[in-house]
Amino acid sequence: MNIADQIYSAADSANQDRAQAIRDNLRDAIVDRRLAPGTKLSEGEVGTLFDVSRTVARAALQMLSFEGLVRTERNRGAFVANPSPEEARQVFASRRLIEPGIAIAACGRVTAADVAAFRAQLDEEGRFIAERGPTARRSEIKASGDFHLLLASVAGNAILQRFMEELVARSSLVIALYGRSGVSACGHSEHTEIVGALERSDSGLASRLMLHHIDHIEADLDLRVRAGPALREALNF
Amino acid sequence: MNIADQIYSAADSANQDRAQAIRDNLRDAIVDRRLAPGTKLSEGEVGTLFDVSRTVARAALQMLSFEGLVRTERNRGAFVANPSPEEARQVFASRRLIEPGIAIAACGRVTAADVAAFRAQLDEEGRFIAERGPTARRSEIKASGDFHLLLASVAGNAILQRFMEELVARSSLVIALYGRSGVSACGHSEHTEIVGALERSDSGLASRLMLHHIDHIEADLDLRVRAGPALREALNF
DNA sequence: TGCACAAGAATCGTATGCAATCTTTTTTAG
DNA sequence: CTAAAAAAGATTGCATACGATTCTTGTGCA
Repeated sequence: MNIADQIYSAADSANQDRAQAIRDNLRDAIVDRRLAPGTKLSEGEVGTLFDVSRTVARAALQMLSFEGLVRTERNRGAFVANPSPEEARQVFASRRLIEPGIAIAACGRVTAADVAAFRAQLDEEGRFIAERGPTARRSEIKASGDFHLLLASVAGNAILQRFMEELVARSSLVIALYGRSGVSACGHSEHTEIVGALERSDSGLASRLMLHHIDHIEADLDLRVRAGPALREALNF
Repeated sequence: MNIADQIYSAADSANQDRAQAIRDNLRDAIVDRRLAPGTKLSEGEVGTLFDVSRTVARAALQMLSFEGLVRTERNRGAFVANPSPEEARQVFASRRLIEPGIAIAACGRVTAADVAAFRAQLDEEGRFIAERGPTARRSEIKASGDFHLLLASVAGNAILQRFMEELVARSSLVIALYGRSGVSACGHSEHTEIVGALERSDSGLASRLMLHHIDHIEADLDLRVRAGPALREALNF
């Protein structure tokens, strides 16, 4: 199911739409924080950058705005989203509601191949944690999100999978914005525990571990409103 | 102030985005089953129908495709979605995961004004149930969905609210396709009970009632694969 | 009659142009 | 010198144009 999924989605993105490819590119850039929140994404600029017309660039930006990664204002353009603390709370409240259920569903469907994929994923996470520097930290956030996406794909519900894609992407943005420290090592060990529960098909444990894991991630955020960002926001920076 | 002015200002107030207005219109039509599943939605036709260019019509169709109400195939066009039984199951699995949590959240935030809104909503549902005929049945399905959307708005999480909008819309489609009978009266009484639980802020009860309610809705569906729809699907009808 | 195939029509994907709106800079009055 | 007004420049919203792809229909051949 994993390999088939990968092939399918690869063929899909190659074949289907250039707008989709651009969206994926931009999404990665936003999630990796190469594009800072608030950055203006002009249609023309995106178009020339990817060598397409404004029409296609616009479609890509529209998709991102649906996912909540980009905020569009009429006659003003598109900007990388700058989630408020309240939005951040809602993102995590949503995850608390959905992900334990996903963990339970995954327990009932996980295969040996899936477990192998999880192990590979965990290894990759570990590598990024061992490294130092901002680039490694970005990759680490991304890898951590990919773990949750992998779990969602194993759960076998396409709708929830799409919801999770959105929530994970927005979480990455929130963590990059409000993250306090590197609780990542802790997150990594929790991921490992969750895989262990999956392997033993202990759905109750997997669900509980997931809930705690999300709590820990959110607890590492500093969601107090700060003067700096608010001022910037007010000045349209 | 003449007629032309009124028309202009009306168009202006609906200004926000013409594509959005068209999307809402089409969504209502799909949810109400005025547009049958599988119906082709050509960009040109939609455009002339709403008196806009293909560009705008295309944007509206893209939005609907994100919501899963429309399926687009490259170089072939957009069609009203024809959810498979498997998709239907996933829709309800998602709702089982999300809506009990929404009911709990709503319990903690419901105001007197909200309760009044719920009562009005229940009254409207009752009216449609009392009536007979296909038009009333459509309105009834829509009103039933609106109850769940109202609950989601009371819960106060914008992200979950959007997820619910999508799930309710897709549910309406599924019910119209696979619905067996009029379990609606039962559904109505269950809605009433849920509002009662809300009023008493009994979150545990509200959550349990919601879960049973979703189970009942799904139990009324006939999700066996039938030759008819499969054939139609194969013939691209 | 039935089937393969090709010309034509319809539709989609994308680029580009123009008007409306927003932003920035320059000008001008106090 | 400051602040408001106006003009210039940039960017978006939308419509339209054109090549590419798919669907339809009619024709020839077995």
